[in-house]
Amino acid sequence: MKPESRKQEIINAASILFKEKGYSAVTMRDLAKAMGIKAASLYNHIQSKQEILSTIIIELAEEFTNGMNQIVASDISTIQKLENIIALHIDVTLRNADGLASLNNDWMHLEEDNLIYFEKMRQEYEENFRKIVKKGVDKGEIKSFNIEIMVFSTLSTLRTLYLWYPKQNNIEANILKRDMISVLLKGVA
Amino acid sequence: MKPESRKQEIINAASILFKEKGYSAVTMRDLAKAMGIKAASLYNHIQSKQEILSTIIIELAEEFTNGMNQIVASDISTIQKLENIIALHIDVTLRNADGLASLNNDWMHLEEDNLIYFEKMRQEYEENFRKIVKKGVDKGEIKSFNIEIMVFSTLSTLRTLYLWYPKQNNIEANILKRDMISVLLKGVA
DNA sequence: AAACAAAACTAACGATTGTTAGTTTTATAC
DNA sequence: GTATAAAACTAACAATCGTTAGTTTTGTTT
Repeated sequence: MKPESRKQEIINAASILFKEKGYSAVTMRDLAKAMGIKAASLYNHIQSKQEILSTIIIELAEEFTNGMNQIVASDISTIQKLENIIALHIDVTLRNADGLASLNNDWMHLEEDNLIYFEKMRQEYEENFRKIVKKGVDKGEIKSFNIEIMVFSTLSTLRTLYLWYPKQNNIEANILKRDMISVLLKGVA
Repeated sequence: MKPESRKQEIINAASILFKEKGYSAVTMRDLAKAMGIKAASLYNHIQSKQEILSTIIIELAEEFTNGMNQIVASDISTIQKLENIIALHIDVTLRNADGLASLNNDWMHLEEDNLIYFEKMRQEYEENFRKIVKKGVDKGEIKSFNIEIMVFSTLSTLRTLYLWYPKQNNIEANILKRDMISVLLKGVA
């Protein structure tokens, strides 16, 4: 066990609670009880409830952004890019499935700057995804008669992984990757 | 315009607000402001905030349950059953996209009896879906080497339709149905 | 215009919210 | 063992929450 900072422990506990009930329904007293301390004690380690949320979400969003930028910049086929995107989602999900619940469902509770920052990242991520698919169709690497629906469908599945994966009894990452690639791309390639 | 009851107007306004911020983050004063009245006035028409949520969710859940039961009972091929399930989701989404946000994200805020009732319906729905796919694979009607992932992937896409559909500029229902069927089933059949 | 019902209002309640201030306990370093 | 820092505590705050009680306005029927 690595000795995690107290702040990180709080953020991890919050991620679990946020996943179960959503950011707004979790009180600082709920979080404190989960940590075995009193609510006021939390503030020795964090600045605010909002800071917890933004830490969870922005960190994950930047992981996706960095991963996508790397894929976009790489000189590989469209199929390989899509496979890498799938792998990226699986990797992030395995590492922090709880936090992804906040990213997916509570991003709108971010405040001013972080909200704008997040929405920009998400929009650019989707735009990159769409461009990759479109280029693949144009070059004849993949077949897809409706790009919008194909992008939406794939992204929906990848974004919902965090809900589904923990319910499977320790399916191996590599096998999951292989099977997800098959299901999501076999009808397209 | 059909003259909707005041109660239904409140539920519709609530559906929109719940979609934007989630059940817990929407106050009765928010809802009242959206209706152009004071919070206390809402209680001339509804019993509680909880009643609004359960009305939205249970009604939709029963639509899905009834639709699924009809499909299960019908004597058609597996492919046709899957096509009908896709059509069911599209129909419900077109009719009440806002309410589906609550069903997907705020069901855990239902109270005792309704929570149990909802969870039972959802579990049975998924079980029916799984059985249909499994039977189709056994009979050789569809190919799918990983049933769990195929079920999860399809259901994720259909459940997220409510987020995606309103952003498309009036795509026609029949075209959407045809294209969704292609994207979701072409790699399987 | 009188009667009635529907739907709004004002005012307030007890509970809960995130958070702050100040203090005490616990663990570490010399 | 004494000093220091980390992390817990108690107590309370102002704001906001869902909801109730009682009253007034609005609209319809006779």
